[in-house]
Amino acid sequence: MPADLSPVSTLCLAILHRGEATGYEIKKECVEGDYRYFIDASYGAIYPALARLAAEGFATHREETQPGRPARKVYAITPKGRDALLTALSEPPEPDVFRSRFLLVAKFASELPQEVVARALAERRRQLAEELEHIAKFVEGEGDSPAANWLAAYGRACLSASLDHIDTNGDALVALADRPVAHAAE
Amino acid sequence: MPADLSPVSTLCLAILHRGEATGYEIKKECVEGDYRYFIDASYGAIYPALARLAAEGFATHREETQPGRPARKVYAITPKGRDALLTALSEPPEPDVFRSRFLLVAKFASELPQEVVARALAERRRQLAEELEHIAKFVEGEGDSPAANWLAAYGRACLSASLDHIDTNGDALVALADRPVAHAAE
DNA sequence: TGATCCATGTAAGCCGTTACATGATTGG
DNA sequence: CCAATCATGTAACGGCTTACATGGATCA
Repeated sequence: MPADLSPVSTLCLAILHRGEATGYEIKKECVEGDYRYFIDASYGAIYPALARLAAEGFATHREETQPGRPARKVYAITPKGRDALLTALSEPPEPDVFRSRFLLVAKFASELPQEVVARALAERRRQLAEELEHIAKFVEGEGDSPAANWLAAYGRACLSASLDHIDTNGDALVALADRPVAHAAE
Repeated sequence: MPADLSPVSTLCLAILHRGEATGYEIKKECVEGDYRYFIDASYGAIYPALARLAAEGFATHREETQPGRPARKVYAITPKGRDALLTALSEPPEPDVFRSRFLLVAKFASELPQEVVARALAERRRQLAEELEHIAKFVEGEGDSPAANWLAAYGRACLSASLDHIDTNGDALVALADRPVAHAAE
């Protein structure tokens, strides 16, 4: 009985699926790496999850001592873990979640000072550009797997549509904002 | 000192900003309504938040007894609450969050049975279509505020780009999947 | 020399979900 | 007649973040 996986465990197994990793590496991967669209876990979630996975036979670990550096625990997925991962992924997926502070600011554009709206827009723009660049770097780097390339193309399509719209219509949103009377306190 | 607002409180004030509401109505608004892109709060979060807002002078409430129905507590925002909301919205926004189970399934397309990939794709498609329809209904209904219309146009641009890509390239993703040997247990 | 990276882990505490309690009315 | 809607709240439980503890190496 796979005792079904928590989201963090699923993430760990997904990352381990493509190769060995330490907790530290997994954390980096899900903050900056290719896995940041799934869930965002902290050390306090990852280390216990890995320990649990190892205890239940979904992963093994090997200690790697290295001079002058803390010892690393390198985890590897087991066949049982691979099975559990694929089973978890085969379950009907929960809906995707998009939570946007930017949209809330946009909704209140006419009540907010222009500079606030402009800043939120610029920030959103920056974020989109950064994500697009991340994809570009990935594709350039190599063609990984066909599935990863599909993802990259999909991501590019969604992100660039969003960015284009902001570039074309951003000014119109700023124009809706309050004259700069400075509502804001700080 | 506004003692800055929790996300749930901010949501409540945002909804109250456009008119009076009860906790029950706020909950509906942030699950099905126009506010579902901000945060997704439950009763257990909303009722205490409203009580706190009232206690701190950000909102007032009036009891409304009605025959045969439970009494409603209708909340209204105060000038102080309006200030606190705008101040909160003026703070540098946190980055938008997109968390997708679908993308994880897509990433593992070549390891998963075709029907699983096809189902995830169909589900994602359905979700996008539903959100587009929601926007269409909103725009058709009336033109609300200019800012709301801007949001609708932006949402349409993002969602339809995503939907188009899935409609055009979805088959290619399914083609990457495992032959239907039925990995999955259930 | 001071920050940042590497590296693992624990403990406390917050925040929020889930489930429960209550109950009349309306619609299928 | 059963389910869902309207309507408010509380209590327990759980999971995750934050902060802490530790410490050498490297880089600016």
